[in-house]
Amino acid sequence: MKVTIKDVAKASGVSTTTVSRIINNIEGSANEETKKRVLKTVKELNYKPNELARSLVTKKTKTMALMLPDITNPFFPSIAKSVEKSLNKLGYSLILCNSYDNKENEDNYIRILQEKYVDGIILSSSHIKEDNKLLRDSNIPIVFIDRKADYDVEYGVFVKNFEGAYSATKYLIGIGHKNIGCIIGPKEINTTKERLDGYIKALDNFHIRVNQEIIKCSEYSIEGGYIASKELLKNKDITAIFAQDDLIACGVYKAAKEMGLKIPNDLSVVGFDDISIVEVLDPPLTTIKQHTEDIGSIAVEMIMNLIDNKEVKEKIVTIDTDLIKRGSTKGI
Amino acid sequence: MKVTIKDVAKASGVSTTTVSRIINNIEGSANEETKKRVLKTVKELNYKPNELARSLVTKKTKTMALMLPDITNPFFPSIAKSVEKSLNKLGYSLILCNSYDNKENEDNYIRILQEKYVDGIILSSSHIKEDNKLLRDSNIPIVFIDRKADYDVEYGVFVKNFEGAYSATKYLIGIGHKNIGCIIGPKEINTTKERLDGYIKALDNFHIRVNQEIIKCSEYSIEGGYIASKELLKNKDITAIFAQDDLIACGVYKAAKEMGLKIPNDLSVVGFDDISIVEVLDPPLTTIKQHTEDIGSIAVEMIMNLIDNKEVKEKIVTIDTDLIKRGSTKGI
DNA sequence: CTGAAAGCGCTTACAG
DNA sequence: CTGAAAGCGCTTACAG
Repeated sequence: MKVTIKDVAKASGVSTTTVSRIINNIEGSANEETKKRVLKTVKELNYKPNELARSLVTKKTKTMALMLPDITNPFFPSIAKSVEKSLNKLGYSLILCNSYDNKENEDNYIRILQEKYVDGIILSSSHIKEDNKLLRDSNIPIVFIDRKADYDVEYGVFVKNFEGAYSATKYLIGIGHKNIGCIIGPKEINTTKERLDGYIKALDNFHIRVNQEIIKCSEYSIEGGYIASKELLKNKDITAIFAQDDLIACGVYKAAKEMGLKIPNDLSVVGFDDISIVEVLDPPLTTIKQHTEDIGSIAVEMIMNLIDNKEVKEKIVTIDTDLIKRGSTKGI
Repeated sequence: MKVTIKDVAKASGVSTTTVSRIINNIEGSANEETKKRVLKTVKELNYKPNELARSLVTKKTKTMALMLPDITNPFFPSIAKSVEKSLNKLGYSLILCNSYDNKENEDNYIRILQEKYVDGIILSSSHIKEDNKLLRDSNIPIVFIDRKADYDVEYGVFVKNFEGAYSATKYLIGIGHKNIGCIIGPKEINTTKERLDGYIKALDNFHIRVNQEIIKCSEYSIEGGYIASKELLKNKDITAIFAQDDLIACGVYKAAKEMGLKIPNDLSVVGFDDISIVEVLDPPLTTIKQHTEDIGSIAVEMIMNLIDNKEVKEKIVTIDTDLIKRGSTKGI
């Protein structure tokens, strides 16, 4: 049988109230002697408090949810890692939810998370709005990361997608490229739009005509990038491609190889994310690095403040990116 | 305020007992009319049962834990995905735990998971033994996947590491290689040992002397593979390398490039795992594919049977691998 | 078919 | 410093 607080109380000759106070480290709640005695029997009986019972009265579960589009996209595990690390220090557990960018899955998860009384949700979603009916009456603190619905989110940690894309494009222009193709992700995702805007703005600023025909819509995947590239590269004028994420860039590599185009001699490529593997591509990929570690840790800090009803000074944090120059880009 | 079962009961003029039975779909428990009425008020009040309270009495939390060495190694996200998918169908949530292959972290997590009364733990660990004191008195069902401590595990889903490594090595021998280097992972991990054994057995079977000097110990990471390769490739006789996982193989690519060795002309490489990205390496990596989807779904099936006290016909499942031939290997 | 009551294992005013 | 009692929100024998 499981040993409960009653067993500990009986065995040490005190009330459960006292045991509770001692194991919860409420100061000045017991004299040293009883404290010692109780702690000793706790150990002897190998007592572990039932968190379910505890949560039922305290309304805190020390459990956080992280909802991501797909843990299989290498960009997200590094965020998950960072979130989990920060949470761990605080004694929190992490419930992982893959939404596959599907509104139904997301709504379903939100409902479950409410029923399980998670203390907060860290969310990367293009669908869920903060005035979401489900969310509204739940009162669960939410912090958005990376993606958000087209909406004024209250708390979030995002990335300077516009600036990142701008600097990628500017860099390509700077080394002489004029016909720069762009492979974008799904249009309903805000990061797609922001990165596209950055690309367009850079072209504009340097007086290069924006050619809609060399902007291809795709998905954030190798296969998506591959298919879009095959199409895009029929246009022989293109000397460079800005891929909106590294997986798409991988698809560009695959297509280029198949079509006998050498990177960077025949084609320059810039990605976005800097997932660890792109360094080992041949040539190594020039890309826009995202600081995933910061995204995770800041999001956790923010949501903890919300949970504790502390003031959040910066409600929206937007994190810088870095242009990492590697071998996939070359001047002309 | 949160609406509780009492509110629903009052509003529909029945007892909480009846409401409970209706929302739990206990058949023959209420006549159609009251059922309809109660369900209607449930909807009207937007009542959501408190799973904490429910779990406290039923001793089931509908929560499963998945403990992995590191979600950042691309092999694991695909397992996590598969586990989460199977769990989702059953209404279960997933707590993700990264152990970083560290015994202390693992023990710490086990304690927390017990306190949170997870229904089961799916575990990839080289440290935790089933006679673990913590585990023993917890009675939480455990299913091991992928890795296990050097110990006779009772329930687990593993991979034919020996056979996979054997077929990789045999393939290299078959196309003419004799000096086949091997870069292994940490020695305390069982998969490392099994794959090493497969490699050695293949050499033996084809009467090739096993040369300890061309077996390098490393880590399952790009950097690890890179460092080991730099060392290993000082030996100019080596014409092929069996890398014990794809990340190590990536490290081999990096080192080979730096040293001016062309793959596959100067050096053949075989990996292990078949993470999605290796297809886009140049040349695409020949590797031993693991069926991660099966690992996850079978593990979930097994642990659900344990939870439901059903019989598990096959307590240890060992999953086949496939040799995927791509461009990184060439005959001599 | 339905309900009153006990109980799951804790915490927390309240009182002393 | 310590304890009796109520309560968190459910489910489940038991009884009718």
